[in-house]
Amino acid sequence: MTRQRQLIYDIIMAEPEHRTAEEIYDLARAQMPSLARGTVYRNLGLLVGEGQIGKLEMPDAPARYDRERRPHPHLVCQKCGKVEDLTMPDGLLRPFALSLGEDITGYELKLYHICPACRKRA
Amino acid sequence: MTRQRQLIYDIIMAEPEHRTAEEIYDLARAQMPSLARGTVYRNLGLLVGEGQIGKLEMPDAPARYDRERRPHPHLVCQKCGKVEDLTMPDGLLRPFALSLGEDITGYELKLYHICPACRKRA
DNA sequence: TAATATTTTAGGAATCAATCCTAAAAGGCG
DNA sequence: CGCCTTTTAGGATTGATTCCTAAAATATTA
Repeated sequence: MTRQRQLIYDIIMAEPEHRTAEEIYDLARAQMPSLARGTVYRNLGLLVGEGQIGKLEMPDAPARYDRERRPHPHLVCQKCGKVEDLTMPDGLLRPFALSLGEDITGYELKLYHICPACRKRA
Repeated sequence: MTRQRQLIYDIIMAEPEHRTAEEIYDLARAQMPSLARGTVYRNLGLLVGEGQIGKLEMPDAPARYDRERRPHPHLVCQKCGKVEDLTMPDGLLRPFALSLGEDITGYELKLYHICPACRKRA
């Protein structure tokens, strides 16, 4: 764990926000101005690969990173892109696993809404 | 509906494949060699906007387009990216709608697996 | 149907997230 | 401390997608 990797990791762990690489880069540079953008991307990739953090691909927007590594559904605001974690009810995907022969290796479930802040603003 | 838009639309409707913009561009150019890449992207965007086709954002890969416009889950091969449509069991997302106050505007559910072709190849 | 106004296209430049490259800097270790 | 390996900074590059502009197609009008 290098200093830069630790810093990136700490930023993700500090809050439940699901930040983009660019946001993490900005936050990290506030503390380590020499940090390179490529270093952020590479370390995020490594952390994801090790399963220490989660990666969330977003439609028409940069990916976001998640301190919660267990798979779970997300609630996404269609206006501002803000993401919240949801908990998966037990056995929800069971019908699929049954009909597909149990060979599901993973899932991704996003629910879209307009968050209260954006609804107020409209 | 211009000739180029009709061609793009026909290619998507012709088969259940979920093709990328680039694949559609290649197929279309076989019939209309002057067709520009930008025209494909713009018309795909328009068709999606009108709800005539669906768009499927893929992790770390170009988006794919879907002739089935009603929302439905997808089964995605993690190796080759091939996509199949699934049917959503009635009321599957009900628990979320209940706990979130029914204000869900859409969803996206992807199940990942390794398709038979890729499994054989391995 | 010819003239004019509007929309769409072709072609290529530009954008933007993300990856890759290379020499320099940091770490690890005996 | 010196040698070896790994990681970084910084910038170039890629790849999907969008944007720009003049020309072409289409629609509208008289």
